[in-house]
Amino acid sequence: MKQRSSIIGSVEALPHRVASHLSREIEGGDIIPGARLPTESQLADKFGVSRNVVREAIAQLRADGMIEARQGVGAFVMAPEQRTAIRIDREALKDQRNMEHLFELRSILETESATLAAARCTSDDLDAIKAALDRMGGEERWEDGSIEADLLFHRAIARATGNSYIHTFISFVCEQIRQSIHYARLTNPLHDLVEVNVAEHVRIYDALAAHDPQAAGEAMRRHIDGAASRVGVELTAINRGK
Amino acid sequence: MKQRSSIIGSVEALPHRVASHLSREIEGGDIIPGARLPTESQLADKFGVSRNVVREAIAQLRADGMIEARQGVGAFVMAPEQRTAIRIDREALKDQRNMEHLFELRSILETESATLAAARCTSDDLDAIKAALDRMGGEERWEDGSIEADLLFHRAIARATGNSYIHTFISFVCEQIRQSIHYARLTNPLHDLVEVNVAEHVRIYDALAAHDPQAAGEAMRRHIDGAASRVGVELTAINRGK
DNA sequence: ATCATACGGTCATCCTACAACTTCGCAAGC
DNA sequence: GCTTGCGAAGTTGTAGGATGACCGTATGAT
Repeated sequence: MKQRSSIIGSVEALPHRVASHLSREIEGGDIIPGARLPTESQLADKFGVSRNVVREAIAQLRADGMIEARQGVGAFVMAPEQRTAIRIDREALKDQRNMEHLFELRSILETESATLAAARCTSDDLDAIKAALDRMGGEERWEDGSIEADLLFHRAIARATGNSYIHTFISFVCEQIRQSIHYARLTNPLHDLVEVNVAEHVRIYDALAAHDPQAAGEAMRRHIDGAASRVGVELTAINRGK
Repeated sequence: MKQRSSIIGSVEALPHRVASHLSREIEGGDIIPGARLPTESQLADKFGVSRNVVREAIAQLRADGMIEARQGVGAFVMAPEQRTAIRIDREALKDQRNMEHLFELRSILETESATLAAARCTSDDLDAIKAALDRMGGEERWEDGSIEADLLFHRAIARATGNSYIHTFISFVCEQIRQSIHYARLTNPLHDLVEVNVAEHVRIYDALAAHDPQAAGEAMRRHIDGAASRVGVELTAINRGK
């Protein structure tokens, strides 16, 4: 295979690189919605790859509803409103302000999740939540698995709402935050803060077990605020205005 | 080109059909997380398509974090928790119960969105919200564009929170609901209900303009409840337990 | 037993060719 | 003049084969 000169340098696979490049061009407004993309051949030439690679890249963007391809005509970029998928740019989360916004969203979702769960959870749900809590405060307290248990705890609560979309959205947001924190090497909190963390979880569980929606919501909100501040993010107290 | 016999019948493009088929197999648990998929060649034979088509399908699933391909080894399905994208199955929304859940999620997001917006919105934000409101109650009241204006209204509020993730999530959820309703031919509400709809929007706007977070949240929550019932979805009143 | 190497399997990329489809222009017919 | 039909050109969709890169394992020499 002859060596081709690519205008983009990275370690990622070629199709992903092309997709990211196109995605950034679209997000950045270089190509306005409704406009036609260059032909596949032109893109292949431009990026120094084969048409196959371009097609795989476009397949990804098409799956997100970012562009639409019409046979015999061309590929067109769609309005950002009608995307069929949500994807969060990991790079953007390096910005502290974005991280703050993500935590704010999480606070909203999780607070209401706890509220609903308190009203609806079954004893099976409570068992699952308790199991995660035990793993967190038990022998795995200082292990790496404790953050896994943390995730399990929150997802078990979300599942207890009986609403699969809430579960999906919360899982997604939590996972994004987890990976960002892991990436930022902030994965080793001080030990005394771990104790605080566990205590907060216990309070949430108690409220859920007591089927007290308001207390559960309150405890969860305080927990998310605390978790945020523990990684250096301060949430404005405006939300949940009451 | 010789005619190939495909085991899946539809009008969609081949890669999308293959991707959907694999996706369903994974979601349905036919292939457990961690397991390896058949090789690209095997899949190509199984579906009666070329390897290129299979690769495009896999490219889509890979972009969602649903499967991970390792060169020289194979493609593996990932745990559903660590998806890098949220995608909502349009088919599943035909189920009234799922629709109810989606509305519940929307209620949570939008109520808090209005609360935050009331506290943070600038005069520019208010202008944008007002513009959408005028389009809704104005000459386009009976037109098809009124639902577009409706969306604009809600997205303008979400934007006024200053939190891009809230804006993204709300846009996404609203768009899913809109398309589902449109698909279900429920797009022609009774005229007197339209009047109610406009009145609810006005109340929201007034609360925002008065910078009253609590009133804005309340008005929004009632509006979403009303909008849900207007399309035949009843939300349980448990949420926002107070 | 240990280590280096060869080998087969698999994904990654490239290439070419053709099919299906759309658009546009042009010419024949009304 | 206007419509209609048709064909050329361009674009995406699909097929199929070839080669490179990479991994895991078996083989064989030390």
